[in-house]
Amino acid sequence: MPDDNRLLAESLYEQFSRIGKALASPKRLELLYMLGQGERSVEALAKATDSPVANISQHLQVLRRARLVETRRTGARIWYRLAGPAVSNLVVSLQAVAEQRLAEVGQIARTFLNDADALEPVDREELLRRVRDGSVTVLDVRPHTEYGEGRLPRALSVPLEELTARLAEVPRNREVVAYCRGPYCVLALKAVEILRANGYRALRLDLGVVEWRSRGWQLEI
Amino acid sequence: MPDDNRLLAESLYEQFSRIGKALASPKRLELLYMLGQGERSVEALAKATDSPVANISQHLQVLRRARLVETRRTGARIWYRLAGPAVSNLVVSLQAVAEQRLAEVGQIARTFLNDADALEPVDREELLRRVRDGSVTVLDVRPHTEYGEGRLPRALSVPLEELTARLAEVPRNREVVAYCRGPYCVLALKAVEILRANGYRALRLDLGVVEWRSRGWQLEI
DNA sequence: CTGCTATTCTTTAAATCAATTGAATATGGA
DNA sequence: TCCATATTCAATTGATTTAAAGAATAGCAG
Repeated sequence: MPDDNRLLAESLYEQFSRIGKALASPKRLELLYMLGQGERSVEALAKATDSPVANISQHLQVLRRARLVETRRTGARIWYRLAGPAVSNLVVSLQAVAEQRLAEVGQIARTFLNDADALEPVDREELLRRVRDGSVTVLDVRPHTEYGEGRLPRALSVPLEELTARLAEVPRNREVVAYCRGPYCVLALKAVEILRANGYRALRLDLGVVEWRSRGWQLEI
Repeated sequence: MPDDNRLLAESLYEQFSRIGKALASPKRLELLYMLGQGERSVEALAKATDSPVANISQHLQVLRRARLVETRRTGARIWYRLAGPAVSNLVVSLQAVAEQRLAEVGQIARTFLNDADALEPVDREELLRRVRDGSVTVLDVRPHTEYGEGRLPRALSVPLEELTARLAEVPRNREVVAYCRGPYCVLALKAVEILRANGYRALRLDLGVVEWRSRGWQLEI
């Protein structure tokens, strides 16, 4: 019976490690994070990660064998999506542990985002409260297609490239909060620069739809 | 600048994957889960996993390089512990995804636990409610040492081996809920058998201190 | 049926990883 | 100091994983 328990543990952890192994590659983690934003084709994922299609297809097979993603076919194109919100949560909590435990992550963020408190802005929870109760103007600066797949409640869609031309649409009397794809996305940082240069009170929200959803909050559309 | 973003993403996911790689081995997942129950020495972990000490030591080094565990020395002995509750949560949510997505896990649980609904008893949330409000007798059937490291609130310590001899200490008029190390631990199953054979109304709670803590609930001592 | 596109499969070589063994280190006690 | 204990280190082996590149497949348009 002790041997029996050993066998149980070994079979079980063997299975659990299938999920772990799927999370063991940087490319696959990036794919999972992207899929957390919405369904994508193999080609789109390959372009976004700047990798050969065959390579991305391989990684997607690995994720599919671990049942972390599912597929849907339309014509010759195959669309990948996360197998459920639990998968997205798992990736977010892995990233959270990495941020918490690995000093290197903060170092990289500071280097690339040129922002001392890029990862932990002074009062994120307070900011989130105001985003949720609608007392600030929320700006989604991602491309229109991503906005269409899901966005923070009441967010306005003004992609970064259009921001300068469409400033008139952004009310001047209220504080503006810009967000994009997540804590490591630079679009919102640049949007805040532009807004401030034009006299707005503007802040960056350092999370995206993936993190929003993983807090258990609803997205719009 | 697009190249810059690529470099940012690659550096970041490289770091994130350090955590993923640490989770990619069955042995390491088992070690993490055990450490979620409390601090352990290398020797104790080696015995519990029925592996050579050197092998376990190696795995622990890997976990330490990923900053998932920390150490403390007392004399010649080195004690390992999880680096924080977030690590324990990560392991629990990985197991949750595995249970949810991999049919094999349920299959293994049914085979070894001889219990059709071992993994998802009919009304776990209701049972938890009663455990939390104290309207049932909660029995911790793990060894005394583990009880001493942390237990569910108001739990009585009656290790499985002592149960038959100490039945008199368990009130007959109230329903009894037994728990042990987690959903895949057989101690509580056997305790329930013994209790029922002796006329008790007894149920198994299919979670342990690790899962309890990861729900954000307090442990005793 | 033919060509075209999107994706997957197969094969290769390089890299990494796991388990094992024996040696090395550190601590505490005789 | 010497010995016993607990842990780590180093080197070896075999197995797995990776990226890459070309061949193969599936669906669609003509």
